[in-house]
Amino acid sequence: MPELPEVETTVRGLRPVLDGQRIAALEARRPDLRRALPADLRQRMTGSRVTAIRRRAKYGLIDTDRGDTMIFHLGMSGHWRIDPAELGAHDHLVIDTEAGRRVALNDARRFGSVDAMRTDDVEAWPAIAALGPEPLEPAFDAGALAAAVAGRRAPIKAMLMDQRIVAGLGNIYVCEALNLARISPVRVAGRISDVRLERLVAAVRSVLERAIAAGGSTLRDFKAPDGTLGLFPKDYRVYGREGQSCPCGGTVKRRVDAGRSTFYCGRCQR
DNA sequence: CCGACAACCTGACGGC
DNA sequence: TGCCGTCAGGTTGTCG
Repeated sequence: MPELPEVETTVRGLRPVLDGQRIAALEARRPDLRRALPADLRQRMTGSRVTAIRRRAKYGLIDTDRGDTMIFHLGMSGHWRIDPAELGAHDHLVIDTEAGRRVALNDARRFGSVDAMRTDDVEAWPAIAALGPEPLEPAFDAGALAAAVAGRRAPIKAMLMDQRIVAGLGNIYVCEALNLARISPVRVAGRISDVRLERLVAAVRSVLERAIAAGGSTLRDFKAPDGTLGLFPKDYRVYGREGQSCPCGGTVKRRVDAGRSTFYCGRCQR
């Protein structure tokens, strides 16, 4: 999926098209993605005016003036298409505005999701309520991270991938942040010094901020809504670069943890 | 609590 | 050209 920077790029791309606009029509072209779409989604959204488009972790939130919020998750392959010339097989949800614009949620693998609930209830929704702090906000600092991993023997990579510890990171940015912080992905989380956790927090922020500034990452599926390509992959230090050189001069290695590829440098990451 | 693994689904790619 | 195996940004549940 799209990790935090890609969702942020998506939200920013949707704003010029949807923000402040009245929804003239919403069509679900299939009843489900990862799970069933809300049966009353069309009825709840049609006729409403969009009042805000927000992001929480990897979730995108579309608020309306009727007090409803549509929540989307892009899964592994989801992205929004803006004013598509024609609809394709994987355009599963289509929204038309009164101003004549159209956005389509395209998700080939259908690992994404769409939910709807009262705006006031969003924070209490279990999937959102369980999330840890936003990594770009002040609440995510070395002290908070230390408290979250205290006593945990799991490897730090697993902890950073856990959305309850910190919300929004995925495989790419965890690998990148650990490399930037010079911390081994398999280091036992609860035994990392405060100084190194401080470095890790700074690395997470740095990686995410630079990725957002670049418009996110383009891999097989992700595109920003305006069709432009994220430019961040050219800045990858380790991700997808097995056998190539780390900025430190070492060689990038790959291992598999919990079924996911981990890219790291055995020389500078300890 | 931990981690390995499978499942959910399609598409891209490399090898033969 | 085509078939087959492998891999891919995530989440959730089971099992040991």
